[in-house]
Amino acid sequence: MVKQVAYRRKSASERRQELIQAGIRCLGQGGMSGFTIDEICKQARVSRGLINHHFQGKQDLLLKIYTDMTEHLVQAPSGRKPGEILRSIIDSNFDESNFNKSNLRAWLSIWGQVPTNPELNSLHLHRYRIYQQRIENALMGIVGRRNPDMDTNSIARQLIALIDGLWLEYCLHSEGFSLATARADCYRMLNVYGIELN
Amino acid sequence: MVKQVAYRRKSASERRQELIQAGIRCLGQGGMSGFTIDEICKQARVSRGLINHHFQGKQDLLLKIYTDMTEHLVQAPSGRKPGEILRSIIDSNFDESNFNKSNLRAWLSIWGQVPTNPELNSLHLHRYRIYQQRIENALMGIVGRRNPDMDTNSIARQLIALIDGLWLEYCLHSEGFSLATARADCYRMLNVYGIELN
DNA sequence: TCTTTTATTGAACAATCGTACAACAAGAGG
DNA sequence: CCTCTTGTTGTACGATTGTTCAATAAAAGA
Repeated sequence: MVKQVAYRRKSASERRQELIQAGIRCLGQGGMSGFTIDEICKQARVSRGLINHHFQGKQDLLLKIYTDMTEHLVQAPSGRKPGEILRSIIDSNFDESNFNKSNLRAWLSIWGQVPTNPELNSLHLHRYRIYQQRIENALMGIVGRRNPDMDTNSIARQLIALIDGLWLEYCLHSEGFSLATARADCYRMLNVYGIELN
Repeated sequence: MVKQVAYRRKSASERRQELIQAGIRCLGQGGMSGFTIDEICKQARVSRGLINHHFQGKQDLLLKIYTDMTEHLVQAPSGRKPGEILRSIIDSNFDESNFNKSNLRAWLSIWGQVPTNPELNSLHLHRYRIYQQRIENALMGIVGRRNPDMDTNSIARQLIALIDGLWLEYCLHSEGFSLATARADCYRMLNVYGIELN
């Protein structure tokens, strides 16, 4: 008689990652209503009690999911020319791994929680400031001395709005969308202000 | 001894409107998690059973809320010049009654439901097509014969993305936002394509 | 005043939620 | 082979969910 193994143990970090991924999958499939202890554990092929062993609770898991998703989204481009940085930011927003329905749906669900979830809100504000700063710095690096009067803050805000708006539109009605056209829309918007991305 | 009146009766249509408004308020305050039978009835100062008397259920109420919000948003401008129509669409998106945090929050909550709620989804697709058509028609009316090669479909999509993106940004971090700058962003985007809004 | 209509109430219900916790066992170290 | 750590299970629990439905009473009509 062979010894039956009821379950396989995994290291804490590995299991935590699996739970995070399962949680993201739930958000992408069923929105915040599908983000349930039962559903997450079912996706992770794990028993109900495990989340509260590896995390402080459901809320804690959501926060960890948020940080994981942001890290996946923005891998800091280092030591390149401002134009390339700006282009890489736009491109990473519209590559297949980020710009897909499941991922956008997960983001949409999280955004819906930001206004009423204080911890998530402060986390989000922090990320947004870094994101906005990085874009604005790149913009200043491009137009720089040549056009010091340009309102880079306003342009950055507008670019972010366009990106998120395209995400939203694609998430709600994907007809006639493509990664290429979305990217092109962003490039064109910047060209209007005389910003070259070479 | 004066006869005590336990509650006041109202006409079906009046009460339904009150419940719809209460529901919108709940969405604006607590998102979809705050959209609860108990909470809605509490806001409407009404007992728990009443929603299922005036509506077919919670889902039905949500659909009625959606149609009510869209009617509030787009009152069709009739028989004017295309430029004025386009301007009025933009302006109504950024007037105080529509562009406030509670309303944007309610929209964000609804958007989060669209992908998994089939009935809501078809309702939303229908509204979107009308919305997109109206914008595209106005665009064609402006550029018309003068520039028949212009991709009005693409421009309409881009304008909608910018509007919704600005809504989203304002909802999640309202710092540095104003109705005037948001409007100006939209005007400028159209100017780029040589579209005048006089 | 009496009758009729129906808007409204509130309790009851099963289902599902997140969390707590005691019991179990996998796997490493001796 | 035994011990110890701790990853994992599964039940139990109270709270909350949406819906149903019989009972009540407000208000109009006769």
